[in-house]
Amino acid sequence: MEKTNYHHGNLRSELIEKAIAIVNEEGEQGLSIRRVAGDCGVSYAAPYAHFKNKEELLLACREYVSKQFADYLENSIAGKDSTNPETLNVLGNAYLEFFRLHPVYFNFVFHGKETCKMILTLDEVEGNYPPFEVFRKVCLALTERHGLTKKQGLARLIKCWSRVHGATALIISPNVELHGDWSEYLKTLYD
Amino acid sequence: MEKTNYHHGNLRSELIEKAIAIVNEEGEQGLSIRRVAGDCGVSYAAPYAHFKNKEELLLACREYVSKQFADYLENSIAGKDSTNPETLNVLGNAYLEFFRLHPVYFNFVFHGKETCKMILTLDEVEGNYPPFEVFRKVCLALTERHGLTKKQGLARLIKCWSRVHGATALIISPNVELHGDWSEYLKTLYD
DNA sequence: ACACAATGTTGACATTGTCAAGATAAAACA
DNA sequence: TGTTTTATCTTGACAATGTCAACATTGTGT
Repeated sequence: MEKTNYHHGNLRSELIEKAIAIVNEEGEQGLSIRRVAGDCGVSYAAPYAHFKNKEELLLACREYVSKQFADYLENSIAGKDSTNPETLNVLGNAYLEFFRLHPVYFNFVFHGKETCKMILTLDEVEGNYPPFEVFRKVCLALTERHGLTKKQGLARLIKCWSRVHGATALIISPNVELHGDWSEYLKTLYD
Repeated sequence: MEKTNYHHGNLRSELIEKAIAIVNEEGEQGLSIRRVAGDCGVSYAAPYAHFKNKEELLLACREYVSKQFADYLENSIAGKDSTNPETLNVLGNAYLEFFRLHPVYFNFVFHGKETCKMILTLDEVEGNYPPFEVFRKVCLALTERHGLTKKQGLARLIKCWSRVHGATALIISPNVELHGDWSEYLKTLYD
C-alpha cells in the first residue's frame, strides 16, 4: 500500500473530501477537477475514472454534505420524544446551527439541478432527501399522536421547513446586515 | 450610426441585456464573456472596456434584475394604502409571483458576494437593496399607523421577508415536488 | 499464467477569462 | 478647422480548465 503509488486505492472518497475542503476554503468557484486531482496526488484526468464529469463530482459532494447535515439533525433530537411539539423547534434550531457552522454549505447544497430532490409528503419515500426525512418523521409522529389529518400534518411540515429555511437564508447571508442580535427575532421567525 | 460598426454606441447596456437573456435561456453556467460579446456583435475583449471582469458584469446584471424585481413589487401595491396590513400580503404575493414568472432569477440574484446587500432596519438607508426598500416602506407606514415600537415594526418586517423568501425558495425550486396544489398551503406559509 | 476489467498517466484540443499592444472613432481643445 | 486626447474596439497571446483518446499499470478471476 505504500510502495505503489499507481493505484490510489481510495480515490473516489478522497476526491469528494478534498473537493469539499476546497469549497470550505475558497468557495465553489475555486474548485476545479484538476486542482482536486492534484490535492489527491493524482494526475488531472484520474477523476474521470470515478465521475463522468465535474457536475457528477459536485453532485457527490452535495450528497456527502447533505448526509452530514442529516446526521447533525438526527443527533440534535436523539432520544427526544417525536410526539412532543417542542422537538420540531429543536430540529429547526439544529437546521440553523448547522449552516451557522458551515455557512458555505447553504448555497453549495441548495443550488444546482438534481440536488436536494425532495418530495413533500408525510409518507415515506425511498430516497427522499435525507435532511427532509428527519423533519418528516417527526412531523408524522406528531400528526399521528395528535390526531391530525394527513393534510394538516403535511401543512405543518411544509410550514416548518419553509420558515426555518427562510430564516436561515437571511441569518446566514453575508450580504444581510442586522444591527443587533438575531436571537431577539428568532422566536418570531419560527413560530 | 449605421455606417460605422466600430463603435457600438450602447454596448454596456446591451451586454447586460444579452447576458440576462442567456441566463434566461440556459442558466448562469451557459454565460461567458466571449459569448455575450459575440451576441452583441463585438469582439471578445470589448466588454473589458465597460467591466473590469466577469464578476462586474454579473453584478450589473443582478442589479438590473433587482431593479425589475423592485419595480414589480412597487407596481403590485400602486395606489394601495400602506397602513393597511393587507398590503403586506399583496407584496408577499408579488414577491412569489415575480419568481414564478422568472424562476431562474431566484438563484441568480440571491447568489454571490456583493449582491443584494441589505441592511435590516426600519429606517431609510441610502442604497439599501431596492426590493427590500419596498417592504420596508410599507412596514414603516404600518408601524407608525398602529403605534408599534421600532423594534416591533422591524420584527414584523424581518418576519415577513423571511417567510416569503422561504416559501418562494420551496415553491420555485425545480427539485421540490408537491403532490397537489401550492395554493392550499400558501396561507399557512405566509401568516 | 493469462485475459480482462479497473484505474491511472500523458498528450491533445476547445473554451474561457484576461491582458497587452495597437487601431479607430468621438470628443475636447487650440 | 486641425490636432490632441480619451474612450472604445480589435487582434494576438497566455494560462487555466473540462474533457477525451490512447496508452500504461495493477488487481482479479479463470
